[in-house]
Amino acid sequence: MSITTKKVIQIGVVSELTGLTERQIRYYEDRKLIFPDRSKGRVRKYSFEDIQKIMDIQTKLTDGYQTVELKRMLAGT
Amino acid sequence: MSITTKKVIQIGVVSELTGLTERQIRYYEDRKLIFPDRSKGRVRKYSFEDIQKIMDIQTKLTDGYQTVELKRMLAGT
DNA sequence: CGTGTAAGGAATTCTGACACG
DNA sequence: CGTGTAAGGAATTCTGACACG
Repeated sequence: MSITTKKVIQIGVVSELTGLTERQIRYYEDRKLIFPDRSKGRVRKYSFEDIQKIMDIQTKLTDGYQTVELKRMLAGT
Repeated sequence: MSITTKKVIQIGVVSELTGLTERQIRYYEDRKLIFPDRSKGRVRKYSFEDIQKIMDIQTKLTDGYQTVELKRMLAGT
């Protein structure tokens, strides 16, 4: 596992780096678009790759896509 | 700034990744060996590079060096 | 010197829910 | 559907200090 995929960043930092609210970030997880780790069952940890994904998701949403469609795209179905 | 030097990791995660206690990590900062960022004046944020440094410091300490000497080495003096 | 710990406060994150459109 | 917010609890981090050797 490279440092790109190492899940070590907490949601506050992700929020800062992406410019999105924690609410949005958590929602994308709820929609099965991103899969952060959890430290000891609680706090979410994201990787730099996740951050990339999140920004991509946001762009696509702005373009009019729905989370369900994005999920299909990710699944390659 | 690459993701190697981006300070986004909190002390709890650094502790996990390095195997050191938060006390040790904070002490090395006190000794001016590492320089984490602070988010909004409070919480420390480290980079992957910092983690490398921390592990290196620990190795050197185990080898018998003192923090003052390590600081000199870092300064290249 | 380098590290442990108990102490109290402050900031962060979590979940489930109600709201809007 | 995607996002905002107020609510209360839980986990995390912070600082300054006393301790040991």
